[in-house]
Amino acid sequence: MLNLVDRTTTKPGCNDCPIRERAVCAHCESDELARLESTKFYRKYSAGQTIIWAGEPMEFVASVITGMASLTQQMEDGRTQMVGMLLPSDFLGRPGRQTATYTVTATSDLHLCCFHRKPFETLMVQTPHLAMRLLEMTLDELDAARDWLLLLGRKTAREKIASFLVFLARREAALGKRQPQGQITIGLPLTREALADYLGLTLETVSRQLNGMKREGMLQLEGKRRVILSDFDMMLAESGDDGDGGLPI
Amino acid sequence: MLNLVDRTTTKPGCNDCPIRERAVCAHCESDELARLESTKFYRKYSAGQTIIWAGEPMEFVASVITGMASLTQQMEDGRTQMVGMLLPSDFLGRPGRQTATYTVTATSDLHLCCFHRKPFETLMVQTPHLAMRLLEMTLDELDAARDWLLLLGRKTAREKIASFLVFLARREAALGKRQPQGQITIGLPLTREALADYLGLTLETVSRQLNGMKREGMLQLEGKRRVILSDFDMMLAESGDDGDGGLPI
DNA sequence: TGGCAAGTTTGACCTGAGTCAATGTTTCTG
DNA sequence: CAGAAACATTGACTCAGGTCAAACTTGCCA
Repeated sequence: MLNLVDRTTTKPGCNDCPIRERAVCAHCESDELARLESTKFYRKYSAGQTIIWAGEPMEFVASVITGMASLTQQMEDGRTQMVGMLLPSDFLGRPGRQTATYTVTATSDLHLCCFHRKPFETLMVQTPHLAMRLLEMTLDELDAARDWLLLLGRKTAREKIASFLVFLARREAALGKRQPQGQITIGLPLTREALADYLGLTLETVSRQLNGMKREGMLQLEGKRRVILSDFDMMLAESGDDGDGGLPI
Repeated sequence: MLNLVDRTTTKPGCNDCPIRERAVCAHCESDELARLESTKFYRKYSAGQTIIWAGEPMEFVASVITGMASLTQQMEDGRTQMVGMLLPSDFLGRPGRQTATYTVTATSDLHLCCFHRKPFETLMVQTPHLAMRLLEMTLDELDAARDWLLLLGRKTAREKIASFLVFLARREAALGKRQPQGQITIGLPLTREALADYLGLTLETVSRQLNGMKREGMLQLEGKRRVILSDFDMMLAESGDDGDGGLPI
């Protein structure tokens, strides 16, 4: 969610990251955060592993290096709704809060770059720039949540799926993965169930819609975790969005 | 949404507010904001009036003194989803952004206490405390949006209505309106249609659910804009929430 | 290398909430 | 105070997406 540096200022390397070829390790690219170097550590989780349960103490903040994680909320009878998605360069943790509000789960293999919460908070108070940046990021996050409200409240199952694929395609494009004109390949780091929890659907409906779109030639399913869009603009039209939320890729 | 002062530090008055008896005028109670006194102005809107349209330039930030406003998002075919609700003491506006992202409408008669955006932003850069407070408020807002995601994605029509009534009852309690034990009266500053747009339902479903609950003795409808809950805890149980989101009132 | 578990697809059926339409009730306004 | 406009209720009907159940893939690991 929270991305500690502007994407525009991406620098080449982060020499002691376990993954040298990683896309982005936001933490390491921020000059202010260099001062926390000594308290930095790395964590690795495998798909399906829970990182923190809602209500548990949360003693670190982190940045996603590779993989994907989700924040979920559960009702007593087990109904589950994903309320946040963490992709590479996203930030995990809420400064000033010592317990987690949501359950955080790795939905694919995941690498985190972590700082202990206390020194991070101290640094934040000392460097107004960092607080301003965090505010900006939180506001972006809030805007994303508001688009998500529209998706959950008013879109049809098909529009939900299309919106999600458009979102993922844009996200990959924004992180610099250039695609051949026309066809776009998307990595889907989610099971059908997790996808359903994201979209407020059942996993059966997700499967039916995805295979329906395949039958109509809008996309190809390559294995379970890869989708190839035949035509981005057609998918965008299908999503119900007007398209000015981002560039046409 | 954004509440510029801690509710716990509420001070008595705000002498040049048009509404002397108002509940809270957050702006006036913040010491930092006293420095913006000269650029402060007031605005009054009547129910149904639109304050800003999405995409329009937004030259001020404001605090709600009385009444209610909504942020809404619309799809091309007219489907509408409310994505934010502004109640007394909430903050309107996004520092750093010059155009409005969402349409803001007064859903009841409304009084705003406004500052021009530029001087407000300057002050924010100069006073880290204000930026930190704004960050904290935005994070609370984000948490609220996430509860809303669960509501839209996973709750039934009845649970949605119950959740909303519980939310309003708590909100009124938090703002200091003590209620007789047992029965709780709630002001409903929304039409059935606005309520439907908040909950991701149609206005017919809202009407049916509300009258259904009335028939079952869970609440009384006094006119169109007032609801009396017979039993808060029963309503809470109906909402599907586990109840630790706030005090039992 | 084969067997099992996790994940996925597909089918048949059902139901909660949407749609369309008519009627009732307030509340403005001239 | 009448008439209209806005808002709300109610009914009949439909259908998108949920539920339950069975079969099919895939990949893991023993």
